[in-house]
Amino acid sequence: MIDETINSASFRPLYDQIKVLLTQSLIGGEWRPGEMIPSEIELAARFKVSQGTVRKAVDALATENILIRRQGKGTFVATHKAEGIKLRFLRLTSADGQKEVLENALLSCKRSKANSHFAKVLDLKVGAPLIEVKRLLSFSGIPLIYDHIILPATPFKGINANRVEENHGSMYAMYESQFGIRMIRAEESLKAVAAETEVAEALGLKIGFPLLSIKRVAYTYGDRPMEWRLGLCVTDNHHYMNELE
Amino acid sequence: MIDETINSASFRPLYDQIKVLLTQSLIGGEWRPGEMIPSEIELAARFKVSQGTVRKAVDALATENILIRRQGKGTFVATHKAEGIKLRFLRLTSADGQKEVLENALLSCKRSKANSHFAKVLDLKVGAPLIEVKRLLSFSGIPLIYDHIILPATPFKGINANRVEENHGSMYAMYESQFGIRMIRAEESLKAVAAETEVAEALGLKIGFPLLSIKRVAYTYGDRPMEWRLGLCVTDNHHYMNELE
DNA sequence: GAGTGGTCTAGACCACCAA
DNA sequence: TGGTGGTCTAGACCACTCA
Repeated sequence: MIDETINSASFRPLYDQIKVLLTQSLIGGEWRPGEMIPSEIELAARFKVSQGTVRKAVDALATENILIRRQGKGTFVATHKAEGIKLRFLRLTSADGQKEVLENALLSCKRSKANSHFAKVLDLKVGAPLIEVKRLLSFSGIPLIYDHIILPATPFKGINANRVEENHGSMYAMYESQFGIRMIRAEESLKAVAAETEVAEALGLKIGFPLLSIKRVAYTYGDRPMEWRLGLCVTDNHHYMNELE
Repeated sequence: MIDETINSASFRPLYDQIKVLLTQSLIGGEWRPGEMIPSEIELAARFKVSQGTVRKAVDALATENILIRRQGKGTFVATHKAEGIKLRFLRLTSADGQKEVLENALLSCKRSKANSHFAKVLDLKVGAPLIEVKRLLSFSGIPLIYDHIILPATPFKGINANRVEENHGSMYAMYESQFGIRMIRAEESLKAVAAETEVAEALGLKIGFPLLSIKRVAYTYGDRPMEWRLGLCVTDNHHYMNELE
């Protein structure tokens, strides 16, 4: 009789293994953002499983917003470039729900080195090179967010002030088109804080004005952290929307 | 030949119809919170569809946290009473990630009538009777949240200060056991605000101290709004966690 | 061992889209 | 009209729980 212990301990559904294979193809760049991946039937043949099993793997990636299904057309690699989903991670909306024009003003862009805290957060060694960006985001001409962004310099080799300034507010679309790095999820930690001198001046507020502090770590394929960000937001006419399920 | 136009216009997947039927049984109280629902095979026989179709409907309700599947045991109606998921909608955690003891101190509990704003938010008529509760939540002995809760009086008939005070912090477990009203989702809107007199006193802060304002509307089966809530939170040692996908 | 949910298959048919 | 994803079925077998 066959010893099933090992089999049982290492049991992993087929569709889960297929999901890993698909993710590897995405990491490897076999299918780039916006492109169509092979049909379910082709994938089933390639991996030698039934269409239903491929379907379940693709479904999982689709609910994670990594793939996008379009009936009658095909399945596509999600992208931040697409219209309509540009500011996917920006949850701040105006109190009256109006559409707003976003402007992006670069304050600074310089190199630095990772201390132990950022080394841990971004999964780097202490002393690894970093890029530090500070910018001001304005909604309809009024400055509302003071952003402090920290990136690992190696994967973003060649980034500079021009590239940051050129994009129209969405850093993630730029990461994707310029560096092939696609962010798939993020963790945020929110607090209320009092505005300090530098930030108060940039936003045109008095010192001590209450700001919504949004600390974020964004992850790319394979749950690798690729960006740390602190946004300080004026919320007298805006709010952060969230749905709990 | 049969005219398929009507069929096509009103097309709705079978599993979606099954999902509606299951939801109606939940609303009707056929299966109460914590109870086990019939097995997939039984449901398939009852609705005259295949097991796979029932499975898809149950899967959908399970991802919405309305049902809970337990392999080898059965499928159960989700409940706020269960250990471990008590404070499902409370996203506030301490900076160091420690477990904390929650205390609930009632400040006031009185009747009022809906103005146009609350009538709209809670889907009531202007002038409909309301219950207004104010309370203070303390974590490990330190007051951290000033809550203002508004409920429609009719479905919560008989609610009073005792019932609010008896529960141990989770209003939702109390709504469920005392009134059979189970909240399944909520929408939140976050801002940073300055503490005003009444709140500052209750929380032991100076006026103007930055607080995280969390406005929430909670919904029961069928997306019916059943609670409005405003929480004002001290966040110097705590933060609101959120995941973006 | 009986019962439950979980996986996997093979195949039929439907809805949607583009050429 | 052909290709894509979407639905539905029927049946086999696996993993988990509990008496």
